[in-house]
Amino acid sequence: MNDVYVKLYDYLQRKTQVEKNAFLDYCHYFKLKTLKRNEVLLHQNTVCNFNIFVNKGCLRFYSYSDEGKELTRYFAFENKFGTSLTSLINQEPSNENIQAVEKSEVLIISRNDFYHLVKTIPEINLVYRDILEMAYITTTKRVYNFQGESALDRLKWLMKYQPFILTRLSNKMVASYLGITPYTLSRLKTEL
Amino acid sequence: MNDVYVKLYDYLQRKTQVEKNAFLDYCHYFKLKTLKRNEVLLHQNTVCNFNIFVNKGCLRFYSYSDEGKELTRYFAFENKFGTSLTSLINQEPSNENIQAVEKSEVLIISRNDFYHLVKTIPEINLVYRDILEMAYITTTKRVYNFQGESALDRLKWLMKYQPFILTRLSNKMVASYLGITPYTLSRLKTEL
DNA sequence: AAGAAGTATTGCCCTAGAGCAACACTTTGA
DNA sequence: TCAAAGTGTTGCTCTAGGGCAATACTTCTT
Repeated sequence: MNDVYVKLYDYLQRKTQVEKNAFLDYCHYFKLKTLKRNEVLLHQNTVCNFNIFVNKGCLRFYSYSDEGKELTRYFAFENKFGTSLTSLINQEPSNENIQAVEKSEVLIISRNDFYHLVKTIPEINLVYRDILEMAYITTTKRVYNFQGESALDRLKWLMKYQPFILTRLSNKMVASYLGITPYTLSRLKTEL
Repeated sequence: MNDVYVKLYDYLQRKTQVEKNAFLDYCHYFKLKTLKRNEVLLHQNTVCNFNIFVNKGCLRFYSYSDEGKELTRYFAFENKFGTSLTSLINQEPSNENIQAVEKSEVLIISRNDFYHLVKTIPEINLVYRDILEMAYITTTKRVYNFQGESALDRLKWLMKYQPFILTRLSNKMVASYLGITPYTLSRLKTEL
């Protein structure tokens, strides 16, 4: 198997039983793309018509508040899927930007091909369901965090459950993920 | 068709094409239950093993923050599905309570039966996908609201997109949904 | 019909976190 | 290799929203 697809295959294998031969038949729908640091894959106000699997590096999904603050929704590291789901699903202009935080290598599948696989390959149907369920669960957890926890508690939560976000990314990015300013983040770190 | 299932049938019909005869075959998995005002359907720390369709009334899904504040995640009005999805999916104790806000009438399907239908009836598979997608979209929107908008802006957003929440429910409930205190909500209303 | 319990409003004061400015430190790029 | 741009820290001040207490108003309950 082409090296490029090893991580995707392993990912699918972890989620469900995929037939190796079947995988070899459809994996060509995923096209390799390398991204420079800070390269933008999707600009907001553009309709998102692809889904992304990260082989290497890290993507960031963010938008802008009414006052122009950057709000980060999600970081996709190696072995994760990511897309502007709302735009992908509704085919309306995305309010999100997708940007490579580091030099990255990704596999991109078009919306049409992706939903074709979801419809025709039961394992991919299951994987998509899993993606949606997990995305829903983490997003819900995040809502509860914002609704009921202080910035310090959100930071502690992040340290416990997603420490790589803290170790691998700049303060500025972490702050925009936590919904606080870099000043506050800097101060909070001294309170840990 | 039994009156009790008319709303569910219409709901499915709106989402996809369901075969009436097939529907009559599987609708008996959904059991009718009537709930008194304030009756609790699921207590937190209990594993949720059912999915709910609301025929009449309104359910509230909420949990408690570390300091004991009530945090409301979702209100399910007529013709909506609702469950403690995180618990249902992972079969771990729920951190949510489900409570009838008003006298309500609901259809309940067990987890096993539900996933059985998802697996065997393509239309239900599609409906479940739709439920997950929509739940994800609104939850994501909510994260962005909390992350980047003021309480006043969140209130305005609510008035625009979910006005029935404001008109039909008490201030206290609305406040716990917006992540603010009833005091603040009361004050904000004068600023509109 | 009357007391009890819950809900809404408002005044007062307090706190978490924002915003700005200054400075030190890194990284980047020609 | 050296300027330029970005990043992190910290002092000072400000503001949105929280918390409490008092009062008015509803709504349950019996």
